[in-house]
This record gives sequence, C-alpha cells and structure tokens, in this order.
Amino acid sequence: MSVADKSERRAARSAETSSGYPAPNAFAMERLTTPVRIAAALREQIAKGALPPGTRLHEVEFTAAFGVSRHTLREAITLLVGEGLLTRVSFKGVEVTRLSAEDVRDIYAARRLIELPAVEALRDAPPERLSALLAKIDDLVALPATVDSQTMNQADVAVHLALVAVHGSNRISAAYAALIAEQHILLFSGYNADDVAATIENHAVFGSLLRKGDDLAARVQLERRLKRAEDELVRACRPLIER
Amino acid sequence: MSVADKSERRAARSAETSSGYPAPNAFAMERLTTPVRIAAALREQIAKGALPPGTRLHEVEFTAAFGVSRHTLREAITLLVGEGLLTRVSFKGVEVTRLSAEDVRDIYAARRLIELPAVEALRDAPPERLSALLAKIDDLVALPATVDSQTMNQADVAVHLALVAVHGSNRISAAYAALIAEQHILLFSGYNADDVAATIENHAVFGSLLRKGDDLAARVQLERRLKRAEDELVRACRPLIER
DNA sequence: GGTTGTTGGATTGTTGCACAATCTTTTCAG
DNA sequence: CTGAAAAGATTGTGCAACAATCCAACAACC
Repeated sequence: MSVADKSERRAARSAETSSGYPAPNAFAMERLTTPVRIAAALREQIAKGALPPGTRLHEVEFTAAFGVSRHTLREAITLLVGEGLLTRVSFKGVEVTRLSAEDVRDIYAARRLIELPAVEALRDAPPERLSALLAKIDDLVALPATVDSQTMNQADVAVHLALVAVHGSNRISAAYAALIAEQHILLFSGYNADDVAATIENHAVFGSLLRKGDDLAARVQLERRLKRAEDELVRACRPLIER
Repeated sequence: MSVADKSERRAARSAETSSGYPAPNAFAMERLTTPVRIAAALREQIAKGALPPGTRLHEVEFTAAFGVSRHTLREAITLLVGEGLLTRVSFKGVEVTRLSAEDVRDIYAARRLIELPAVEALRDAPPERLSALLAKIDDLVALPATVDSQTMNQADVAVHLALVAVHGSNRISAAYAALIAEQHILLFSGYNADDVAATIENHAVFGSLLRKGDDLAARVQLERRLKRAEDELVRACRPLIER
C-alpha cells in the first residue's frame, strides 16, 4: 500500500529519538502486533476501493474473515478510527468514513498549508532532500503511459511525501500521510488513461522547474495542480452522499 | 484539561459532515465510551505532570486503579499511543513518551508551519474568526498576575487554538491540538510568576497589533515568542534524557 | 572472574465466553 | 394507520485463561 503504516511511522520516529527503551537497533526487526497487521490489511482494502465509503463493518463477520478474536479486531478498528478512515458510533456500528465535499476541501486546505511552503523551504533545506524529491519525480516520469492506476498512485504519493519531507519534521510528515490516507478513501477509481499522461507531464514540468531553481513557478504549478485535484475529488464524492 | 479530547474532536467533525448516520442532533449528548473517558483521565494526568515522561504504566495496576477490565484499559492506552502521549513496546510495556530535544524542535517546526500562516490568513478569513481570537486574547490579558499556571496555560492554549482555527480546517485544528497535547508532556512545571506577567504583556501587544491590522508585526512577534518557548522547552527536557 | 546458556517468574498479547447496554425491527393493541 | 411494547440483533464491557515474550537470577564453562 502506498501510505506508510501509522504505527510504523510512530515506531520509526521513536527509534530516532530517545525512546528510553534500550537500543532499538537496526537488527531489531519490527514485531507487528496482530491489531496493527489487521489495521494495515483493512487500510489497504479501503485504499484500493474494496471497501467503499459507507460500508458497514460487522464485527462477528470480520472476526471470522480475519480469524481473530473480537477484542483484537476491535482494537484494529480503534486504530483506524483514530486515523479517520473508519467512523464509529456507539452501539450502532462502524463504517468506512464518508467524506463530504466539505471534508475534501478541509483536507486540501491542510495539504496546501503543508505542501506549498515545502517548495519554498527547499531553498534552505539540506540539498539531499531536494535530490531525494527529484529522484521520486524522475521515478514517476519514467513510468510508461500504460501503467496501472495503482502504481501511478503510489509514485504520486511518493513524490508528495518526499516534498513534505523537506520540512524536516516527522510530525508534519506523519500528519500529511494521514491526510493522504484519508483522501484515498475516495480514490477507488484512481487515475484513468488520460490522467496518467497528464500527471507524467505535470511532474516533468515540476521537476524541471525545481532543477532550474524557479521555486516560485514550481509553487504556482503545484498550487494549480492541487486545486484541480480538489475539484475532481469533490465531484467524485458527490454521488456518494445520498446513499 | 486544556486540550480538546481527540475522540470528541473526531465526533464533532463527523457530526458536521455527512456521517450517514441518522440525525446527530444537538440534543444527542455525546455518549462517551469507557476507554475514551479513561484516555481523557490519563491525558489529564499527563498534562498536569502527575505522570512524568518515562513513567511505566503497569496494566494490572491501572486496571485496578480505574476499576475496568484489562482490555478496556488497553484500548484507552491504544488511543493515547496513537496521539503520541504514550509509547508502547511489544511485550515490554507502555510508558509516558519521553520527548527528546529533537522532538521539541520537531513539534515547534510543525507549530510554526501552522500558526504563522494563520496570522496572514486573518486578512481573508471571516471577521468572526478574528473577533473570536481577540476575545480569547482579552480573556488571557484580563487574568490577574496572581493566576495559577494551570489556568494561565489553559488561556494560552485557547488563544492559540483560536488562532489556528482561522485556517478554517478541522483537520488542521485537530493536528495542532495533538501537537499541543504532546508538548504538554513537558509542561508539568508550567508558568512561573515571572512568566505570567511576561505572557500577559506579550498577548496584550499581540492583540493590539492585530487590532491595528499590522499582521506582519504580529507575525514577527509570534515567531519570536515561539522561538523563546521552544528554547525553554528544550532546556526543560534536557535533564529528563538520562533517566 | 567473566562470559555464556538455562530456567523460572513476571508482564504483555490474544482468545473465548458471558452478560449488560443499546439500537433496530417486528408485532400488536387501539 | 399510529404508536407503544416486545423480540432480536449488535455493540460495549468484564472475567478468566493461555500463549508469547521479556527479564533477572542462577548455574556451567572457559
């Protein structure tokens, strides 16, 4: 799945800070607890559209499907509720969060707040962050026009994560990743063939602007791209409202 | 406690969007589930310094203390781990997150990214957001110099939340509140008498600058204030590292 | 003496079942 | 047809048990 798992992110962060626990060295492989794995599976299902917005999650059904206890499943659900992917109402049930048009605009307001200053922050950031970003852009641009939407999506997300990483704040990156995951609730259809070409072209332009050091133009182009994506998502979530 | 409860925030958000569930009317009082209440209690304990960073949370002890089942407590812990207030290591235990100096800088990078543009956004925002912000500032300025640090802290947080609300994004506000809660792990000592006078003075200046419409000066003053607070917190967390 | 298994106790992760609290649907009286 | 009451279904919480893992003490070896 395209978006980093939240617990993994958390663990990665505490590993590089003083977590207090002895030596989380590189060989201490991450032991994933069962609820975390189930949450990851559900997250992937939601991201790929197998569980469209509004889908009810029946506890006993899903316990059978995953072969785990009800407690364990409930904990996995709690994780996803915290991320905003699921919505829980007491004694009524859990469903895949329905994003309203207002939610989409909310998400994009947050994305703009994080992404646009990231372009400007490139100037003062360590140069390896720029090269990391350019590498991700090149990866995307190198994709063939026949690529499937899933792969395209992952490459796109990788670019934006690299951009946000320019800020150099793990918490900003984590918050941003949460936004992306939430918006992916609506990305079931993904890119169609036309979008693939356009996206590649846009990223190529974006990359060349960054290489030229024309941050302002890059920022403007990114802003326009975000605006278009927002409008498209708003349109996409409209038909889901009256379910 | 000064920072809004995360689940409450989440619930409030879904209430104002198309949650799909019938009639979340104003009288449907929020039924708080047990883990949410326990998480709130723990959060408050952490914020007031009763549980300093590095404190181990022994499951059976705490189940007895709260009079709840072990699973219920574990779910409460999961909530707080998701917020970053607690750190869990498999089969070893849970402890109150130890914030390193790097963490503090990380938090303040995120705070700057959110707060500073909020000052500029005041120009285009609905006027009631400015008045709401000014009201919170006036509340703080009106506090007597003898006020206790707890109250002072709450008033301060209220100001900053009102400032961030200028963005008009629930997700931005939620992310910001999470940052504040996390930083409160270190705020056990709170403001001392000297700080109280300085804080009141600073906010008075900030308010008058905003009333004059001098956003730029207000932004500069806020930036300086954030920088000082960051340095102070870095100093405060130093002695906690080698525990 | 210092290092390396080994062992037992302590703590967490997970399960299963039970029951209470609440919502939803059906039934039935008027 | 309307509205209240009962039945059924689903979620919230508790209790007890076992499995997996960590930790500290101890024994064995060089």
